[in-house]
Amino acid sequence: MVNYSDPQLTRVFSAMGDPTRRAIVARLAGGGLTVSQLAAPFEMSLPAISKHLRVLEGAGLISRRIAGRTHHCNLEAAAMKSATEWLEQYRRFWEPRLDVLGEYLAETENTEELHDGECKD
Amino acid sequence: MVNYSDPQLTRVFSAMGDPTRRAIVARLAGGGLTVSQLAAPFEMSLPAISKHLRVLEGAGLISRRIAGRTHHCNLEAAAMKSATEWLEQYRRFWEPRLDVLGEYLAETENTEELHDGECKD
DNA sequence: TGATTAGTTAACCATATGGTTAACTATAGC
DNA sequence: GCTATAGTTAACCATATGGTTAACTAATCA
Repeated sequence: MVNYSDPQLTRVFSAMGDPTRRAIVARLAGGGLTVSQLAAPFEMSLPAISKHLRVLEGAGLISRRIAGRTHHCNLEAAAMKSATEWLEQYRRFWEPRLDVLGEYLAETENTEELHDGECKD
Repeated sequence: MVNYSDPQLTRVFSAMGDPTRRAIVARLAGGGLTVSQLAAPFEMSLPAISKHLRVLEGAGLISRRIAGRTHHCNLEAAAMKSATEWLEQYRRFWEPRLDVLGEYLAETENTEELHDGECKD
């Protein structure tokens, strides 16, 4: 069951609501980076990046391995799973082929009508 | 090309970052509702709901048809599409079967290796 | 040991967010 | 026309967010 008050979901969506953080995630998709490497292309102070990293870490979207004085960050994309699943509940609203009736027809190949599908919450 | 600074993406993710707004979206998935009907189950004032509706409207996630003094709200789930696509770029990171190599193998049925896929940004 | 480097923490600031109550607009109904 | 209803707008408040600079901690290196 999808719980709309799930604080983890809230943290992930909120984290993704910031363009800088989406850019950080996009950079990390290319492989792990240190904080300085990560920060380099941004026109923003290191403390600002540090804060963004804390937010991403709090959402479980990145992990950190500390080696000496350098912090290596890695993408933990699995944290996006719940957010993706939440959004996908609604996919049938913009892709009619994926609606409940469509799924049913695809499976059974008959025209019997289904109840109007409701979304999990 | 996915643009991480896309303000529309920012509005959609930010809108979804609030549990009340996710609950509103979930309710509207069951069909259009007036503002009062929508607000009924929430322990929150009507103006608070009104604000949330404005945010959802600004993100393109709901539409409004005004009939007399009642406002009928409808889900516009298509606005979720860009957010879903953004997240799905990263699906291969938590579902190895959907990685670039996996897709390639599924299509060609051979074992030739591919370059490490990068994420669009 | 002393200087440099990596990164965080602290203190601060401006603005945004999420809520409230009170007042308002406008439609509906008697 | 008066009153009730649907909903917004305004004003306000507390806290969160996103940024800054300065100070700090700790590791590296000459």
